[in-house]
Amino acid sequence: MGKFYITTPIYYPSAKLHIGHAYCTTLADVIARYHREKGDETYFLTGTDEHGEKIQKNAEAAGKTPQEFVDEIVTGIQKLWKTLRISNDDYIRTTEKRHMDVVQKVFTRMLNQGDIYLGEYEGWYCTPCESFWTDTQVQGDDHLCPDCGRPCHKAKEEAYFFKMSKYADKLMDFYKAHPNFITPESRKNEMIKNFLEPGLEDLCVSRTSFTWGIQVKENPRHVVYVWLDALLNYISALGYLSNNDELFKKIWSDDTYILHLVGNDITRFHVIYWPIFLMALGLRLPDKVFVHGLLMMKDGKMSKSKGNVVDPYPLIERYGLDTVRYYLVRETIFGSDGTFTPEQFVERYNIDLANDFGNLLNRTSGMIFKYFDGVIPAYQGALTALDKELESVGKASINSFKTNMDTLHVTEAVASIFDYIARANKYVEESKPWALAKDESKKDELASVMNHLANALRQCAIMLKIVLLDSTEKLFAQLGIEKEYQGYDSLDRFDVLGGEHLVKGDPLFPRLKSDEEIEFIKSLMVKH
RNA sequence: CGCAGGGUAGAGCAGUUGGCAGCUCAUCGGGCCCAUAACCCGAAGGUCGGAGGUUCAAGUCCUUCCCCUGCAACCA
Repeated sequence: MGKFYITTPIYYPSAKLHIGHAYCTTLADVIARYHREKGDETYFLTGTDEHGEKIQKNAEAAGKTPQEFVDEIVTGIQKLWKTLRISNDDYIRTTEKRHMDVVQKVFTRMLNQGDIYLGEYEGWYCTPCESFWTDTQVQGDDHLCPDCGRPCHKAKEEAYFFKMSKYADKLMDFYKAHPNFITPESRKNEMIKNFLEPGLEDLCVSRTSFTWGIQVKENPRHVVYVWLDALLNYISALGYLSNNDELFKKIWSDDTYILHLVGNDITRFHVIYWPIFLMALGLRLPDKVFVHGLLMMKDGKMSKSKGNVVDPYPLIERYGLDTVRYYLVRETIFGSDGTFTPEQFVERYNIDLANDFGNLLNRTSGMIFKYFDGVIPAYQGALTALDKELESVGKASINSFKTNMDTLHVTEAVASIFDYIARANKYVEESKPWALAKDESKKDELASVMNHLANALRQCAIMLKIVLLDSTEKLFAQLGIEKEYQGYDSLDRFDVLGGEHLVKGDPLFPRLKSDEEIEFIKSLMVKH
């Protein structure tokens, strides 16, 4: 039992979210639920990063004020999280006063202690686009704007910079002292080779080219650079530098395990700039930044222009929340990129949820009704070699589940539950209850088989309930399992069931007709 | 010669320290009858991107080449 703080990235509401965003947040939710089940004092934060030039421009294009524009999108995002039953404890918006105050205070402090200084930013400027570009962004010898293709010219503007160079060595020392700070390790190498070894440049932390941001108090012409603004959400949400910083003191403390989940596109900001900002503020650093893969579409990254975006709502509506949550945690190895295909989505449902898991409950329940009038027989120990083996598979599965969850191998953790389910299905074949039922002298053996099956289902449901919210509850209800045996306290026990009255219920996951459903999902992906 | 990751059975992927090439699905054959056309067993299917090298032994180590995908610092 300890304290656990988990965050998702705060998403950028420049357009509607798709299933790729849902992926990261759902994983965070599963991890958060696991820690709560374990008894850890858990705090789970998500939110939105609402400033920046792109939002200002998109809002103008839509004929709205930036605030109206983000309000609308944020409402949609919050609705999506509600639909996915994301169990976040707070939702931080960078346009909230509680956040903006913190950013201004931090900026002032950094300025006063000499970490931020006023300098000049030089880059390639495209006048029509009103944008600065870097050497690598402009194209060709004529330095063409990557946006509009017109030539850019060198330009300078006044800007504030953060002295990253001052902290670079300290950051390397921190990496060395905390080898597990960045996961997977390849991301760390990428950062070190690309940014730290060549020498960390000072970061420009203010802008004058647009106004939709948090104003620099000391120099109102400037707004704070989006990342200095955004990253601070992880502590502003806890009440850092506010009148009531109790939560901050409790959560951002040395005895809390602090985990940031991020996509690989924002790794740099979380493993270089964020730790350095924290160092400058004299605060502890997170325990781990976990870089997850992106959920890709067959033809590359999900994007609106490619018309390969999948909206999660119709999927949830048609297949249920649990199916979508299960797909998201199961289909991609947590940490590497995955691919969304309609075929895999339907397959995952039919094979794992319908055939293996749902069907195991259905056949078990059918037999308990048939042979024991719907009452789970009492535990008599591991009566046969088959019972014994099932128990040992169960124990192994539980251990593997816990170990994998503790090390953030979510996909593997879930897979180990399904190993147990598969073994239980096999156990039915091998113990042949239908044959035992014909032999009065085998009544005890038959009872033991039923008890073991019911208990295996109970254990699997306890593990699965961090992913499958509705169907595990239905399973407990159908088996008549009491609340006290639905938690981790009794997870590894085999002797708790006996005397429960089953309730007849519908199959948890009715089998889908693959072809029809694949067609349906494809129709959702068509560009419109 | 920017940096990083990847190319293994029809599809999607595992393969730690070099030691008979594995998993899931699909395919084919069989079994069972408790169950959701489900479940269980068995079989077929790969010159591990190309070429060269080290070794008794290479998917694994070295060299070189080809192809894909990210990142490349002020777009998040």
